[in-house]
Amino acid sequence: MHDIRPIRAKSGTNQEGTSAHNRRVMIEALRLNGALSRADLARATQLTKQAVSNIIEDLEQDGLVVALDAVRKGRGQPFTPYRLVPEGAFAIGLQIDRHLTRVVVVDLVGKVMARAEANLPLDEPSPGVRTILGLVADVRRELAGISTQSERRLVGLGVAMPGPFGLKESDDKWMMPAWQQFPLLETLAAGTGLNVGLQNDAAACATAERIVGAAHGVDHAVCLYIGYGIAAGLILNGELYNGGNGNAGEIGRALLSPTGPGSTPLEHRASLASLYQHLGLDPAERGLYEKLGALALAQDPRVMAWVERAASDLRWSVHLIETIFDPQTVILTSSAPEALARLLVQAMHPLLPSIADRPARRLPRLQLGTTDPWAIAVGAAAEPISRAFDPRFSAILKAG
Amino acid sequence: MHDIRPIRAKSGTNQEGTSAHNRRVMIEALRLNGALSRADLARATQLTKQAVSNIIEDLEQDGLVVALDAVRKGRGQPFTPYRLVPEGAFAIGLQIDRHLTRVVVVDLVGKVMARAEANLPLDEPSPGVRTILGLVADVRRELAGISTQSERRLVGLGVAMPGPFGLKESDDKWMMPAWQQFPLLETLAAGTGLNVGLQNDAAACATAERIVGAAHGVDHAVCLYIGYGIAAGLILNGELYNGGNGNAGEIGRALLSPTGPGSTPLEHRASLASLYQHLGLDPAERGLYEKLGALALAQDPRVMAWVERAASDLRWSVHLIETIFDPQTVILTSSAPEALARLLVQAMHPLLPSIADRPARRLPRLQLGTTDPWAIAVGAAAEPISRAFDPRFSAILKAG
DNA sequence: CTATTAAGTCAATTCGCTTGACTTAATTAG
DNA sequence: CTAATTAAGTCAAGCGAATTGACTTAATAG
Repeated sequence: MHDIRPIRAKSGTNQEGTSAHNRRVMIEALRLNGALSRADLARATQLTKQAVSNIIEDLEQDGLVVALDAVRKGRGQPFTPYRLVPEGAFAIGLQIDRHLTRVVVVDLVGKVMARAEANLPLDEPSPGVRTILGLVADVRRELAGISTQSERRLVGLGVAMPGPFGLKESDDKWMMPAWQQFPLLETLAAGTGLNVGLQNDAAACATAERIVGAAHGVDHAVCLYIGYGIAAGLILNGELYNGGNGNAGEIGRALLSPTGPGSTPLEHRASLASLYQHLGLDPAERGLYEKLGALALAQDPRVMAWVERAASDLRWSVHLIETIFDPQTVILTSSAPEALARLLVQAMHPLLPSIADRPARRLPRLQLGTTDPWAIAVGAAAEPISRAFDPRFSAILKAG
Repeated sequence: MHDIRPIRAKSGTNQEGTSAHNRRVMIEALRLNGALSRADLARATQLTKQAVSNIIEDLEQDGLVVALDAVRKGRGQPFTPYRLVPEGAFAIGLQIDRHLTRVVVVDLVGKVMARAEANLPLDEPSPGVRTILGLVADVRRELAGISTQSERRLVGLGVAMPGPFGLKESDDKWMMPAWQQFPLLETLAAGTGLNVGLQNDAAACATAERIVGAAHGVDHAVCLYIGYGIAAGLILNGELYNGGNGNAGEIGRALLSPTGPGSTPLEHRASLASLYQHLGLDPAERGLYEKLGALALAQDPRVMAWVERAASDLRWSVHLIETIFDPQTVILTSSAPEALARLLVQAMHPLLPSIADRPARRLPRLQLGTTDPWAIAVGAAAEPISRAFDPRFSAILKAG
């Protein structure tokens, strides 16, 4: 033994893993179905009534579920439904974008309890992190005013920022190279005392859609996010997929045609960055969001021209995504004003034919997800909640 | 309760699940690392020595592992390595292609124990199935001559055929519409008495690469398969990904550019079908494989012209795959002769820039996988083996 | 030759799910 | 109105698989 190369093996499990999994399964079942009786839970999870009873008792003691009034329905003893207690857990979500940062606290069911935002200097992490830690402290204080146990129930801090991560150094400020180099997670962990996790903004969007949006309870969905860049958040087999290096879904960097290295990446043509350029706007400009919203509502011809061209590329992206992933649905989300996102979705129809064109579809091929600018921060916050409470393979295994 | 809509919930688990998982973890560890001592297994899986001892004893009784001679190495008591017993399990793999069918038996470690092939009439499942059942019976008989316990140790029958599945009816014979309609799995299950599973040919290729090829022990790999059509087999998080409807990876149907419904699917330009057309060959022709191999070795100019054009499209496919999946490596496999596949891989270099271009890569971005024409059948056979013996989330849960 | 190191076993324990009988409380049939 | 039926939920004993900690075995280092 004791070769130089480590032994490759998955971790084993034991009764703790079993129990942890079953707890998570209960929580997920209550999340997806609303209040359920113990008997219902037993049937749905294939556990015995007794096992369910014990677990529910545990969860109740931990303040994660609560009994509702008994319900009479048909023969037999009335049943007591249990539901999740929203304030049973909280998480903080942090969005770091080029010129601004947003922080939210969400509860166990994904509701926003507190929020704060501030401007950031472009690509200067040191002052940026000071600002961020200030906002985090603010929302924590605010939360403490709402729930006395808030600190004990904080499960983590999720960070979302534009990817991809870990590539060669860049000198494009808009790629935030200094942030990429900065030891962000360590600094935040030290500054907040919380567990910190990172995902890219599209993944955060997908996580948000999964916990409170169009992907709730859908196991195979792709969330196409159109922000300053373009990326896709991938929900595969009911879990977010990150790829080998955390950069899965960076579809904005896909070249649009096979014809050589000269062809354009998608995000040069269909992202909001391209729109700003097309309109000659400064992305850092105040009131940009409102201005874009107004232009979209007025169907401004220059905006419409961009929409047409972008929609053509995005239509093709959806085609690719469907062809490659075979998802149940594709969700378009954006940091643009809803009016603009609607125009895009409209202009994307009719969609290109693909294998998603099946006889027995249940969900629409393409739907508009949230355009709430806070969605990314919410998704960032949802990640630690999901990590702590959703059933997943890794939660069963021992250790990390 | 008893709403019409069923309750959505994952299944719970118990000690059986724990035990099943731990067994699988042991088997995988031995598969990936070769022979290991109990102590090594305990360290690698984070289980206690005692737990490992019990499980190994079990596996030994089941004939799945066997002790080797004790090894002295440094201080302490010599250790006894255990290794997998190849003949501990068998599975049958079936490839159904347009004009032919292949059947193989593989053992627990993926070695081929018996094989048989026959011609099939194009898209006529009824006589086809008779042929297939005959071949299956043949290889079973052959296997019985090798291993006395073979029948008891057969874990299933895996089927691979060209996808996609379940779309609208087609009248293109080459899409095998009659096979698509035919109740294949039920017929085969009834005719063989085995568990039957289905995957598309690219997925089978990926499964083969995973069990015995370039993807052995790699958790994120995409296997680009170039056959009569083109598709990708996706290994994500160490498991084959099938998508919402079993059609993930059908990249051959991807349109090559955003410019409208008129543009060509990848597989019209880069598949072997396109090569046959380019050369004016009949795909059903005898000796086609050898002829192609000879042409490739001779660097025939017409072949080279096709290679150039196909490589341009495939280069871009690799770029897309890397951008979208962020895999550790991309493996090119093909049913074409190895010489031709080599030409393709050569012509695909240099690859397009992508996020896979990272400072600290360990695996090549693109590598040539197997070009053994039997690989698909082997992959088909590997699927039941994997289902029965590899650690996976679903194996922990109760029921199906 | 002794101390040390490491593999592996033994026997008791623990923990969480299961089993099967039982209690409670409603509806429905007569 | 009563008895039968149905279903939720509890009780207590049982069981199975991993854990624990002491112990045995067998090698090397000094």
